[in-house]
Amino acid sequence: MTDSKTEYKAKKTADSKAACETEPKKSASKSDSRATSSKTAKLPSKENFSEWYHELLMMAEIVDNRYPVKGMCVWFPFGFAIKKNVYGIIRELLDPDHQETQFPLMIPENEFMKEAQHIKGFEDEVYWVTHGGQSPLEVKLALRPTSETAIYPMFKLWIRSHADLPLRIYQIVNTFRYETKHTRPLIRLREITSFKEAHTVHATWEEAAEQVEVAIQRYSEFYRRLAIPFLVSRRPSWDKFPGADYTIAIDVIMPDGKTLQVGTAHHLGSTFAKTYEITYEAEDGEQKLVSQTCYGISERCIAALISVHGDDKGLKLPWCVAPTQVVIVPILLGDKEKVLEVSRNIESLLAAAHIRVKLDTSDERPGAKFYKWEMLGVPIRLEVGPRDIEKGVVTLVRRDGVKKAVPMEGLKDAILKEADELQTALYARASQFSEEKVKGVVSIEEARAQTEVGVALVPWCGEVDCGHQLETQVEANMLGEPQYQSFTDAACAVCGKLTGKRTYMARQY
RNA sequence: GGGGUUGUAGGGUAGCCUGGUCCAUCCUACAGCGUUCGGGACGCUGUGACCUGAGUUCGAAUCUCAGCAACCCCA
Repeated sequence: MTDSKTEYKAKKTADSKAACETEPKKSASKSDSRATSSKTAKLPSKENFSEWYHELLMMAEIVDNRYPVKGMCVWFPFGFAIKKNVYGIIRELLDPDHQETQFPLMIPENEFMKEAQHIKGFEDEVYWVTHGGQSPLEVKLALRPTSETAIYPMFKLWIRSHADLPLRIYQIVNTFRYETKHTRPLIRLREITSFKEAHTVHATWEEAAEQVEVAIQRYSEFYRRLAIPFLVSRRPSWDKFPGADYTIAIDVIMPDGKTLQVGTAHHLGSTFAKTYEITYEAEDGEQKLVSQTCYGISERCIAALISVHGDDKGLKLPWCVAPTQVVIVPILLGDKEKVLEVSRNIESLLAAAHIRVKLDTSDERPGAKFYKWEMLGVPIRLEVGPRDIEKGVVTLVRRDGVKKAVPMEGLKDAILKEADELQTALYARASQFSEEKVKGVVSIEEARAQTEVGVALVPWCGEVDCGHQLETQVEANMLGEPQYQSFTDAACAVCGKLTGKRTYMARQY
């Protein structure tokens, strides 16, 4: 059963590999038809991040950006499998106290237009459905850019008394935004295919504030499992979610030093409760407005996953989300039947232990298979050849380069141990990079220099005027105040007033 | 929001400036057969493309305009 799948994969891989042959390569390919390895498709170096990223999406079969509508792309089966595993973690983290639901894609204009602040934030990027067949619609329908205005009218119907609270739901759906800037696969899309949005309703503002905290903790755990380091900050007032009291955001530092917002949690206060008249009867019999939160993660988390861990050879997937965790490459020399038999036995053994294993029996030579599976980020590769069998071992190679002979005896446990160490190594490497990219600075000049290469931590008194000044003069965006940290007093980089506050600044995706 | 570059087989390209030599070059990929297989194999035989629309012209991959799409830089 593995065989047919493997063959399919092999085919696909070769195909997309070719799809992404690159500049430097090309010249090599022209030189001589007899040239060998030098002409095979390679990724551009990760140093050239933008190019690397685009090529990798194709070569590692994540998404196909050739779909003929701007800002919309197709998930390859392999990319979809990664996504499924990643979102499985989100579900696992939310399911204990959230209920998964699904709301309609279309929102009637009258509901959508109710909340003024919210509209202001989104009106220029909404797709409108204006016709049914040939007939113009009486009420235009918005394709959700996010679902507050779809969900909250229903909340009004669902919530009657304090006994209905707290209410916590989430959905994983596609959303649409008419982006006018340049779109980027997985990062800036017109169709976000996998927006996980949670919406909660509480009796008090304080309870909602606690929920925002819980959300950030869950997201933190999520990114820890993906071995992705991140920054948590409170967005400045001018950059919060339209209609929110405040916004806490999670950012990841990308290889080029720019940051990617990969999660947000918003305290909505009673803004939407007022607009949509969401009230509950309190214990004392009084009708009160609810307090709400919402928090979301999109497929940008996949962009972060790919970018943070990947290298010049391709993807590097954490064990927990790799569609294939172990690949077995048989070295077909000498007694081929014996090699295959041993390989199949190992495959069964690992599959029985619920390890996602694949035996690659395709026609390619072993070296070609090594490169292929490295591109796809498979955490562990086992090489089984006559020499290994003779010694009662298999050759185990981790995606981070560690290579060793492992006794056949106790193989499963050895693999799980290596998987564990690989996870630790991935996280350590990513953390070191991330920490090196954040630097404390004291002046605008320093901040400008630092944001060229990474994230600057700048003293900021918290005044809006100073904030705008900072963004203008540093020529970078303010991510906001770091959470869970305290600082000694320093002079605000703009007005010079002493302050214990800091803000992250960076160039953002 | 502003500017720039680009669009030729599944992918990458040559040809475009100076229209005809192009039923379009080369590499890769794909299919079949054979020999191979401890880090990207080789031979033979095949398959496959001028983004869309309008215009100029005797003639357009090539020139003009528009659309669609992609990438890069700046705000």
